[in-house]
Amino acid sequence: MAKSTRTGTPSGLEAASAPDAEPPDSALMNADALAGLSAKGLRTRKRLLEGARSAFEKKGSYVETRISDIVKESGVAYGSFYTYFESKEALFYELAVEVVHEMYVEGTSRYRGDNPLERIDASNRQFLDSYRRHAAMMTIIEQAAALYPEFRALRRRLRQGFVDRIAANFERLSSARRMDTSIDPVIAAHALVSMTDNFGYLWFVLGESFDDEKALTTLTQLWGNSLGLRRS
Amino acid sequence: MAKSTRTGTPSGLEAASAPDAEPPDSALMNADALAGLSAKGLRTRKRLLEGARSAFEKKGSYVETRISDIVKESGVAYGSFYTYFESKEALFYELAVEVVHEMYVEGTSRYRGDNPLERIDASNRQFLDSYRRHAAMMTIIEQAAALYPEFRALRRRLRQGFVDRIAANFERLSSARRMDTSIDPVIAAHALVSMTDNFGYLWFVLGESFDDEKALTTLTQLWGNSLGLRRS
Amino acid sequence: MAKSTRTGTPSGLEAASAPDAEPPDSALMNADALAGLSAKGLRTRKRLLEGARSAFEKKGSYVETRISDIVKESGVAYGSFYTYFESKEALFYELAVEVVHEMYVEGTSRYRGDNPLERIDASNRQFLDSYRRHAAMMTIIEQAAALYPEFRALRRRLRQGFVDRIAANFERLSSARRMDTSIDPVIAAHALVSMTDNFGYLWFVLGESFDDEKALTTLTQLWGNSLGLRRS
Amino acid sequence: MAKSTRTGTPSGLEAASAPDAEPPDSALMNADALAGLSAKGLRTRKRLLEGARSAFEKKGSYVETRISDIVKESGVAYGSFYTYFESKEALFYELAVEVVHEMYVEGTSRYRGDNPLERIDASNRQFLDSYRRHAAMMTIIEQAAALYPEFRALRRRLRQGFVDRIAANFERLSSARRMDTSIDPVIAAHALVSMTDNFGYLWFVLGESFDDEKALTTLTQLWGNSLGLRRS
DNA sequence: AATGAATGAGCATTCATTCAT
DNA sequence: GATGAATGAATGCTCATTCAT
Repeated sequence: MAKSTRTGTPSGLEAASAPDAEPPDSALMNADALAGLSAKGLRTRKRLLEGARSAFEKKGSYVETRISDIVKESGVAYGSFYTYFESKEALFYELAVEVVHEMYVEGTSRYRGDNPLERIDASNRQFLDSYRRHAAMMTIIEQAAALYPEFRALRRRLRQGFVDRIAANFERLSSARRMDTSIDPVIAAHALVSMTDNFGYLWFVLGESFDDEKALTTLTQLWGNSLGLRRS
Repeated sequence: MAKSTRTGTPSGLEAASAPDAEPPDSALMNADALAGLSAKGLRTRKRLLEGARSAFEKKGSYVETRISDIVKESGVAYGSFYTYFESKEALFYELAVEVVHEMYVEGTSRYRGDNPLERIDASNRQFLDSYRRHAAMMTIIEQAAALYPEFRALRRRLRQGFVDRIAANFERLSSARRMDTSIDPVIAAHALVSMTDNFGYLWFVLGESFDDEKALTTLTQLWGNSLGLRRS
Repeated sequence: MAKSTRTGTPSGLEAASAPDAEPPDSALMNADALAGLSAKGLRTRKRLLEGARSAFEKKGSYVETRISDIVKESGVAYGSFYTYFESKEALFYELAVEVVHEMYVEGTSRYRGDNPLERIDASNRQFLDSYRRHAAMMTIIEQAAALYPEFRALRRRLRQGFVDRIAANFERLSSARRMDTSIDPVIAAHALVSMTDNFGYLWFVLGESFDDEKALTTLTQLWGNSLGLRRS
Repeated sequence: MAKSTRTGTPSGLEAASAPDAEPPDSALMNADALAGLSAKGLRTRKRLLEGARSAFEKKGSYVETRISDIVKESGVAYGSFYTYFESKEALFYELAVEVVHEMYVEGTSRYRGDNPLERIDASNRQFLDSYRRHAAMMTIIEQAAALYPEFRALRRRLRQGFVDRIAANFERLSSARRMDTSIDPVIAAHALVSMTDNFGYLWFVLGESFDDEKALTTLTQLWGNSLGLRRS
């Protein structure tokens, strides 16, 4: 289903589990790249990342955004691009990791109660709200993912973050007989992540229009019902 | 989530409803293009379509498949491509419509009983089986959809075919009090189509591995539970 | 000035001289090509010539008129073109010779009196009238002439027809002391042919607008004055 | 005859009138294009213009001169062409304007006396001498003009520069009764410009051979006679 | 003779990447 | 480090000409 799930991902039930147990990727990855840069260099690098983001969003397309668009938007010289990044792909990867990390963090429920349905509702709201706000970049990320294996991997990694967290919760619920025990927690986590993620893609990237409240309520219902959640 | 849902789409419950009520697009669309072609011309055109399909699948990428790859694979001259198609896009559109139509037809349950859960199970099996068989082309279609509006539209159209059919069934079940009446049939149809479609994408395009039987069983459970299906 | 003079050509004073003393080129040239053609073949060939003429005039450009335009306009098959002509150039050459011959003939004064000024006036009128009627083809002929040496040669040959005729008349007038004897008849013939020819080009191809009568009158005055014509 | 007049143009009598009253086009036109170019950029741009000129002259044809010929001749990379020019047409337009401007300037009589015939003689000499020197480029310009409307416009504009100047002089002479007052000054200017311009085309582009002195003398005679110039 | 499909050389243009200043 | 000009490989598309039927 959806390029969306593919990349960022859905909702929660992360519960008490360490909220960011597996901070997929994170901004750390470029620690090397940053080492040894002067203050000026760091600033230029940042301008490029910001300029690129805005260039990508303006064009709305990974392939159609040229290096020239990026440097123009950043206000730096053409050649400077290659001082900081190996290629458009390298820069975009960094950008994508950042977005995807934000989405992961924002998609982590801050709900602290014990009602699984409320937790699901909170998670879905947070995830879809995050999706809405990142729709422009998600469009591009989906494009890159469709195009290049490394972005496909990034997307799966991120998705896996959600799936793991959710599967862990499902297992807990299942052990505690608070949900239908005949359901495979891992597969269910995958399937429900697919649902929410792709629904976000449909809604915010493809532009299908839904009533906010009704959509959220329905998703929560579907999650809850499908798991056969029990009060206690 | 997934580019997949975007294009082809998911499962059924099409029930008694005319199985191909809305044959989205269909292969007819190129009736014009075919008119007035000699037998020889038709053959060459077909060779190009077949050669293109195999070229796309070999390269595994829409953009990276060049016209030169297509004609080489087809065994025709470069110029012949343009005798039959205006552009790579035009040819691929035809190919995509074909695949997408097959998936729609194959995703239409042939189940004729009255048990909704059995119907869902049959539909999902058929759809995912179809997805598996068309995985190579779906990969390319998703790519094209991520990149170009017209393919995005094609994908949405097709997805809509499934959604409409399923939503109609949900409405029927709801009226008959055979499912949870508090669920919005249209949104639920979208969400569950997202689930199955994106799950197929994850499974057959991204290559996540699942146990066949367990995956299908789980999906059926999730659909059934989520709707609160009642025996009668 | 003018592409026009370059091709067809100007006015007269051809006087008593054989009106078509040097039928430059003439349609004879393709006698060979015509030999051995069946009646049907002749008809197809003719359709091609006529279709080509109309295709060229429609497009208004030698280069932009494709073989495909010609055969479409002629209602014959693509391949038939090459049954009758070696190339677009070959066909157009024949067409150009035809037009140029018509212009030569039409530019030959039918005036039979003894008044040189009246003869000049008649010639210029006839030539420019002919130019006006053939403007569309002349535009194309000029293009071809600018492009290819053989058309340049054709044009010069035709022009030479006029020049020779006119120079002969100038020599006669000069010997008879009926014009300024200090003027070189050949150079003057060239120069005045240039004037009328290029004026026609300016008027009918470039589209400069002139009052008909005033333009003709002025040209006649200029010719007459420039030669220093004397009544008798 | 006359693609020539069409573009650059002929002779004079510009007399006391501001010699460059209407510097048609002028080299200024590309001020914009030049703005913001580094010294290095300017050099490369110039190399391209010069290389193009020599490439055009070598090939002797606008259409048959390829971008690749131009860059080879210029000693720059293929891609550099597009750094400075949008297309072959754009570059050539600049070149053509330059040539045409030079011809206009060089065709402006530097004669300062009061004898109209001497002025005409000086003008024609200068114009034809200029034509001879620019013959190679004029050949190409005529070709471009025959083929493309924008070059046709350029040519007419330039021609108009001469016509206007000459017509103004004719009007002055006419008012002063120093020429045949029954002659329309504007039409006569057009016609005589046609004569000289097309004669230049015939002579230097088509390659008709004339005795220098005799040709010039004859043209001057024809101009003078045709206008019925009077001593004072 | 007629037909129209097949052929492929030819060319303009783009754009990521390199490199001299 | 910054700059932006230089580079040239890569590729889509056109269209005159050939050829099998």
